[in-house]
Amino acid sequence: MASARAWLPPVAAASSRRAATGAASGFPPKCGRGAGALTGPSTGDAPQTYPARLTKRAEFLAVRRGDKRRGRLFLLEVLDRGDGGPPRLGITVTKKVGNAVVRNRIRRRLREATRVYAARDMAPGTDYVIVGRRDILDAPFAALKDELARRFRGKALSRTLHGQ
RNA sequence: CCAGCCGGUCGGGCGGCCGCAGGCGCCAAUGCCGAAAGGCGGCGCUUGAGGAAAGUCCGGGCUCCACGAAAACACGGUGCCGGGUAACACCCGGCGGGGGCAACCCCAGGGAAAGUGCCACAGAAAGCAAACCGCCCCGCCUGUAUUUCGGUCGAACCGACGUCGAGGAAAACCACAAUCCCUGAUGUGAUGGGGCGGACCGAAAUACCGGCGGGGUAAGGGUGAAAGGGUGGGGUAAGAGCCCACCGCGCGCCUGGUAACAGGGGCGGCACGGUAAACCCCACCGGGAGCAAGACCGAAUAGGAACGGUGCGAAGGGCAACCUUCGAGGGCGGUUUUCGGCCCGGCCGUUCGGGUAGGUCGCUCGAGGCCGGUGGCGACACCGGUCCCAGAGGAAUGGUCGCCACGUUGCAGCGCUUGCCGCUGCAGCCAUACAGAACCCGGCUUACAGAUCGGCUGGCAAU
Repeated sequence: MASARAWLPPVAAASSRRAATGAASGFPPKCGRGAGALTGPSTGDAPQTYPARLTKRAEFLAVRRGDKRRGRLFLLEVLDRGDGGPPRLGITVTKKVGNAVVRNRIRRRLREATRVYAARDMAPGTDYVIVGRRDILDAPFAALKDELARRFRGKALSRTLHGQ
């Protein structure tokens, strides 16, 4: 049963590679900090799946052209790729927020909240970039996951409901 | 027990649920993604951040580049001595200086008689030595005091500065500047002499104040971070290395030490201010860049080369040729023309090389950890045994919940040595500080809640 599902994630990885352009001439020296987890196989329940990651600088820059949904804890940028493939996620925490320990912790909480609770609310064919803020450090985990799920649904809320 | 110094270790624990990355084994598959390089599963076991992983300040390994395995200049660094080390700006042991009662701590600690520069403010003067106040001597002037000597001390004339005193008178005073002695008649105080006291004048001497001039000084004052050795004594008009002792300094000698240096005695008589984290001089060291190093694989597109096929000198480009020119131009030849000699040149296919995106490697066994022994005061070295201990890559090592420990705050109770005390219970907070490997080592520096171990010093108490 598990082996049958094994082929799905590589599709996502391939699509991300195709989206890469030559614009990424180098690493951003200071500010740009993308983060993400690794592609993993689905184990049955949707909440335990972490989406495909954005890794290239060009991909992050592309999402910046999309919609921006400002939240209390973070800024969410959304771009519809239009290909209907799996959703992808990138996380950015700038150096202005804090030192490496603080940035790591913010990134990990965001990733875990997405993996466990909010990934099901992401729309297919869409790239998301979360720009984390320092408040995430002290925010209750429940509040974080609710905020995340609400922002993911965003405009697509009605469509999701309609589908159900 | 209190106060302190030095060194070391640790820096939350247990559990539930859900996850991530590496390694090994087994299973699955011969698939899927990609043009290729290459990448992509499941299960089990196992491993998975630090003392600073930080700052990126030194020293190396490693890699590439340059080169004559060179030297010099420049530039940069280091700077007491000896040792350790792969090396160092690190470490250890000493020396010197400074601080502390002590344990111990701190020091950018070569050269200032090679040269140049600087020394603000203040101060008379900041490097040539001089002299503001002061001190001393001499001369002159003025004044004061004292002593001595001489003279003078009102009222026609003569005498008289005053005093020369307690019975009366007179006079005078309401207080003394002096207020005593001798003589002893015309005898209770005459006379004379002395003493005492005052004012003034003059002279001299001495001392002192002040002024002016000349000279001698650098002890003292004052300014300063620093004032031309320090302290004491002698000496002197006052002073001064002027002389002496000790200390300091300089020179050379002896002794100890591998050396830095220490000790001793001798000579010199002070000449030589500070600053080298000012330039500088001396000695020694250093080629440059860094894992985004570098190696390999390697598209699409564009461009390059070779070969083959096709096509053919069209567009276009390059070169050469007479005169002149900055250039435009002219000449010559040919001529229907927007012309000219030579070379390259289009399209298709195959192959090759460079190389971008991308991918893989580099990538963790190492000047390695632990234990023991030997040598050494020690840093450390050597020997033996044993272990394998993160390798990610826009970056894993986690998220969340519960309990506990620790801490802290408040309340209540108890205890006494009544205190910023200890213990117990309950409740709240925090549930930890600093901080996240990025090629790897050795250091340095900086940050850090708290816990804990060992050694040492000073004090108090007890034995």
